Amino acid sequence: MARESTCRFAILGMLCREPMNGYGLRSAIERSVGHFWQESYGNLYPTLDRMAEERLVELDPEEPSQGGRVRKVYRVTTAGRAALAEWLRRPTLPHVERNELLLKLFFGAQVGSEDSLAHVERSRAEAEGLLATLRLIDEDVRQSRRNDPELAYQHLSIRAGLLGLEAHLRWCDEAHEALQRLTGSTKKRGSR
Amino acid sequence: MARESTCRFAILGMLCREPMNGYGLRSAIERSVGHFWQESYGNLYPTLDRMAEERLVELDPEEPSQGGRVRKVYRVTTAGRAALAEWLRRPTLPHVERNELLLKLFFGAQVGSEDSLAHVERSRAEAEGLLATLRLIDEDVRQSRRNDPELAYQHLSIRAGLLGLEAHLRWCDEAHEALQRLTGSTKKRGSR
DNA sequence: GCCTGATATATCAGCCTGATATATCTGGCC
DNA sequence: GGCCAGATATATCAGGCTGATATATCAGGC
Repeated sequence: MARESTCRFAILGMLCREPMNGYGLRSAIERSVGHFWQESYGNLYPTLDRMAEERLVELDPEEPSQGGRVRKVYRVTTAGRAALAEWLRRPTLPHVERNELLLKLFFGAQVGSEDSLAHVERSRAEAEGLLATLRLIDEDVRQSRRNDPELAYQHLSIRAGLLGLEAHLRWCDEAHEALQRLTGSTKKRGSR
Repeated sequence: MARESTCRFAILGMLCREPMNGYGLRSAIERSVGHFWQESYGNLYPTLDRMAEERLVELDPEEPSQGGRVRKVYRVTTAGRAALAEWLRRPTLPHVERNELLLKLFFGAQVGSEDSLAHVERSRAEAEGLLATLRLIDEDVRQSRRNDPELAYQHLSIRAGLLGLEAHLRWCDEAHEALQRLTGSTKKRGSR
């Protein structure tokens, strides 16, 4: 059996907050959980179709497609809520994330420390950017749902992101230093 | 255009160290970069076939399939080395990793703090296990390639893993505390 | 009336995972 | 010698998912 589509549950979780169309789902996911979860249209639209067949979601009759514009607003059904609750209680399967940066550094000796240094510098800059984005998301979540008891739950993921990024920045500095030391000693021995 | 198969380059990097068969590649990847990169047989074997067609790797004539046993040992070609070097220099595309644990916690209010607490506790235990595995990998890399200049490069990924896991453990403790405070206040208000 | 950028849905090639199937080899045990 | 368990070895497939591409509508500025 192949692994179960997690996209289903991201959709159900978002639709539990308010009915939305595919495009809106993408934006809502990007805005609220974008720092650790993303969905592409190529995944969302077929998944929504399947979920409608399975009666986990249904088209909102309040929002008919007006004029020439096709607009399919979905809302979650009782079965959908039950499926989400079941998934939320189920333990996650452990999964090793693929880290392309680390793979390039692992084989870095093949091309030399200058290229590895460049990778680390780019990664550091990217992490600084993500940190800024995360603070925006934090702001957004706090503002839009100020008195919501869900806020504490949502804040957990933001803290995870902040702690993770801080650790990554520290690693970047450490790695940068190590690679520079390596460049120095290689140069002393006459190699480029 | 779909994204490029990164599996190719994991294979090339490993084969640059020594010729191997598909099964050996899986073990070598698991042992050396397993904490941030994994490959399944279902990906490795077809990719090796394609790479042989593209002349990035070739069957090692030194290792004929002996007896009834099929054994295909691959080695990297000059074109393969060039392709690896080109990839190693190319910047990585930024990519948001999917974090199922955070997604479950984000929607955690739907089922209550007990289930979220259980997720955090399981994740903490898993992280402790990974930390132990990482120390074994560290040991393995240090021992098997003691005088190798590649060691410094390989150590970078281990440090990344250690710093990341430490940050994750700290987050687990923080999240656990926050969720317990939440359970307490919910109980005071009479709800389970 | 035109253009730009946001809104909106749909589809596809190709990568990748986890599962399944199949067969051989090695070493321990009786 | 014969048997078994576990490691070695290759192959295939359904189904999830990404990134690209195509297409069309709507809102606002000029």
